[in-house]
Amino acid sequence: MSIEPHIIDPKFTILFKDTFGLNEKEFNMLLSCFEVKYIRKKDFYVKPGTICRHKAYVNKGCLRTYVIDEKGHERILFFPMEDWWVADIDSYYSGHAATNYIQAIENCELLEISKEDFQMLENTIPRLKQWYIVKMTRRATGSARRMEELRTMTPQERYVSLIEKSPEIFDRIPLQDIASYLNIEPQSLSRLRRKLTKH
Amino acid sequence: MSIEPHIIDPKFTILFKDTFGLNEKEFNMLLSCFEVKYIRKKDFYVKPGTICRHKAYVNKGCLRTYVIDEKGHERILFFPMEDWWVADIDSYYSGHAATNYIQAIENCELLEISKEDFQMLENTIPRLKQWYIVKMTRRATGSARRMEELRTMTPQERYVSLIEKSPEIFDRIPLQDIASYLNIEPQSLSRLRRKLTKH
DNA sequence: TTTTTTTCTTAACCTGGGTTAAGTGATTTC
DNA sequence: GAAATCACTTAACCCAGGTTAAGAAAAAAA
Repeated sequence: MSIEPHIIDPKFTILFKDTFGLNEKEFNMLLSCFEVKYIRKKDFYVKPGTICRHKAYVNKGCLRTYVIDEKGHERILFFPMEDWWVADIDSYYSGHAATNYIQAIENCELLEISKEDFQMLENTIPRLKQWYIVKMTRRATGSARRMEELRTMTPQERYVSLIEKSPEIFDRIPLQDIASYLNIEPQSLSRLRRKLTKH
Repeated sequence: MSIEPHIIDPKFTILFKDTFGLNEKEFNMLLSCFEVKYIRKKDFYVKPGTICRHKAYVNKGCLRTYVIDEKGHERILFFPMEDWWVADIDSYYSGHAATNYIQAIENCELLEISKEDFQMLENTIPRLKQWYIVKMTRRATGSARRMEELRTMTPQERYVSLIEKSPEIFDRIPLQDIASYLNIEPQSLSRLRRKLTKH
């Protein structure tokens, strides 16, 4: 199975031409900063030990970001999808080795950019910077809320809350990964779902 | 039962005269900034709604700091004892109403000082400032570690860890308060203790 | 297709800790 | 010193989720 199309998915073009209002020349300059990377399902974009000198815009597909905890269990942190940025944030900013795995759940089209180029673009296109900051701020508050939920809510409550807030996740992410994200065993998630559907 | 002695406990004098090396004049200046407060067992030093414009050095006794959570349960945050500083930190720095209860578990001798006087002292005695910062830093990392333990460890593990790290707590603090601190029901703590003693 | 692998579900069993209720000492209080 | 309150323990019961094991269904590979 080949996953390389000849042109990148139009989402990226639409975002920058229509939404941000870049003209052809500006858009080409922008595009030239990115390298298109196709990541096949189950392959990794980032693995622990490497150093992230780039980040990537998810133009198509979805992934899972996870760490291995002290007891050797995978713990899924989030499911990056279209319009997210992916990188091991710690490594990207500190220059230390990455600790996260970032693995494709679907075949993905990523648009990768180096730190330097991104910084340059931010300065050239102020609106990009603003957009990026808002995005990251939302992500941070989302993560904090989720940590709080893991601390205070029961598995069942977390499942119900996820269905209510992010039903789209259930369309694309395998249940076993959702279970890990909710910090439940897959069997328990199955049982929960049955219990809750036959109300 | 009267709890007012005529002189404050020598701990305070020893700390500042011997440890910090203040002479008689300096010590008297220092002492004049503090007001001695005797808090009787079960009475409160701070209650929610008030605004903390002072903090207090615990010269003798021990207390419990707690909040009431969404479900109406007491949640004990820590047990201030000799050589701690107590205040609703949030209220002290923000000027907003306190949210914590700070209640005496034993009859306490507190040395209270206003924000202004404390600031003045910090500037006059650099070593005091240094000492205070180290103390607060340790407290903060301790709190973070505890939050982490509440998130990741089982009740039994938390109990064992507390015995190992702070056995002195068990000499002074009622078990029901320790249970609350560990986020366990008192009955469950009892059961745990029995299970663990008859190895 | 058929086969193999992956994902999801079901069932039986177990365990830790919450809940309820009662009992036993200790301390206070009067 | 009797009565009341407080601190702690014990016991019985319950239930959510983990664990183990097996099966069913779906997807991928051949």
